[in-house]
Amino acid sequence: MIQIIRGFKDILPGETELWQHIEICARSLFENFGFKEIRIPILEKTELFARSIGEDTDIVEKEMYTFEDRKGEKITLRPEATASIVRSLIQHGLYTKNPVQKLYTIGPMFRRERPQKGRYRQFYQINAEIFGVGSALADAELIFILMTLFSRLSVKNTEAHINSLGCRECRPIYKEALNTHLDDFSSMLCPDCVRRKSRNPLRVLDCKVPSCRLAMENAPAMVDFLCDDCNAHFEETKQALEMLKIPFILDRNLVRGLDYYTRTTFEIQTSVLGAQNAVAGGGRYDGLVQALGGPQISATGFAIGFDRLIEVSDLDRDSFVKSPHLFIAALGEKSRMKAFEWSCRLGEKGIRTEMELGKKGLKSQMKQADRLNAGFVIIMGEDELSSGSVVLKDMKTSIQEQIPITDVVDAVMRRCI
RNA sequence: GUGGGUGUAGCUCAGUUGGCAGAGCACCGGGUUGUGGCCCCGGUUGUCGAGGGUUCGAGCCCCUUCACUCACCCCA
Repeated sequence: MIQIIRGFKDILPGETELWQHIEICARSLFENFGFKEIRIPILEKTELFARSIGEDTDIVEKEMYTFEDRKGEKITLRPEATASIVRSLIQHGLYTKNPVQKLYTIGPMFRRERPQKGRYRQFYQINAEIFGVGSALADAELIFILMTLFSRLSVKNTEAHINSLGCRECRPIYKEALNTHLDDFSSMLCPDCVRRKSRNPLRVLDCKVPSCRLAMENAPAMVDFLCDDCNAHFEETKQALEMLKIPFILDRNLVRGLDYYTRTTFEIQTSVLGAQNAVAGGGRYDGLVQALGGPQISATGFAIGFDRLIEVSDLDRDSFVKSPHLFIAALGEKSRMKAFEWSCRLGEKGIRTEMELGKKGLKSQMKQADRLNAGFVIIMGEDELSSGSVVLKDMKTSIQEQIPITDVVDAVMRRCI
C-alpha cells in the first residue's frame, strides 16, 4: 500500500468542518477590519524567498522544497506567504490604487523539517498584512484581531508576547553591545549558540539551554537600545494595547526567525501545545518591500499556524458536522425510484436528504439513518405506495405519522426549515 | 541533521520460559418476514511495519532497515 509522504497529512471529514468554521470566522473578522483576500501561487522563483527570508536562515538553507522545472528554472514550494504577497503588491502596483493595503490569505506552506507535534511539512497558515501604515496602531490592531479571533475560537491560555527589534539605525548598536556581552560569556554558551553568535546573535536570546540562560541573565536588551523614534513607536503600541485591555507580556528575548522584521514583533503563545507553543507570530517589516524592489512602504503582519490553532481550540468538532434532515428508507423497486425523486427534489430545495441506493432491509436502513444522525425518516414500501401515504418518523421522539404521498416534499420542508 | 519511545485487525490494545494469531470497539447478518439506539447470537477483517539471522518451531531472541511519535535544532 502506498503511504502518505512523511510530514504530510490528510484532513478527513469530521475535522474539515472545524477547519471550515475557523476559516469562516477568520474571514469575517478580517473583513470587519477592511482586509481583502489575496490568493497567491504555491510555487515561486527560489530567489524570492532567498532574498526576503534571508540567505543564511535555516528555512532557505535546508528546509525549502526547491527543484528545477523542465526548463531548468529554480522554483520553490512556498515556505511562507509574506514574500509572495509583497511580490504581488509590487508587481501589480497595488499601492498606486490605494496607499493602504490590508490583505489576507489562507493556505498551505511547505518546509522540510523533522515533523513533530504541531509541526508538519505541509502546514497551513492564515496570514494578514497591512501595507502603507507606519503607525504603531496598525501593530496594535493586528494583535487585537488575533486575540479576538482566538477568543471567538475558544482558545484557552493564550498570552501575547511583544518586543521591539529596533530599526536599521539602532539595531546595529545593540548588536554590538550584545556581541561584547557574548564575548565575555562565550565559555558558557552551548555549541549551537557559539554558532549563532557569529551568524545571528539575537538568536542566543531565546536559547533554552540553562547555561546559556545564565550567561544571558544580565545581557543587554534591545528595548534599552531603541532610538527615539523606535522607542516612541513601541510605547504607542503598548499604550494602544492597554487601552484595548489586551493583556501582554513584554518579552525582551522575543526575536523572529526571519530577517526582514523591524520594530514591533509579537507572538501568541499557548501553554497547551508543548514545545511548539507559538500559535501565531508576526511583526513589522518596514524594509521588505523596498528590499524586493518596490518603493519604501511600511508593512506589518502576522501568520497564524492553522494546524496548531485546530489543536488548541476548545470548540467541539462534532458540533460542526452537518447531519441529514431526512433519511428515506424505501423498500422495493417502485418505492426506491419515488424516493430517489423526492431525495433529489429536496436536496435541490436545501433539505439535506439521504437514502439507501442499493437493496437493503428496513432494519439496516434505519440503522444507517441513526448512524447519520438523521432528524426524520420516511418509511415507504409497497403498502404505502398503494395506500397513498408514507410514514414520517421523528427520530428524536420516535413519533410516527402518516403523510399523503402528494404532500411529502412540502411536509418535510415544513418540518426541517 | 541528532537523541528517546512505539510499531500486532479499520480503531484502541492484550499476547506467558519461543509452541495453532486474540479481545473490545467498528462493520455485516440474525433474534424481530417492515422500524434505529439497549440486549442476545453469529460472521468478516491480519505480509504481527519490512528484510535477514538463530531455532524442529519466532509476534516474542539477534542484526539491519523503514515508518510513526516526542524532544533538540528551527519555526506557525
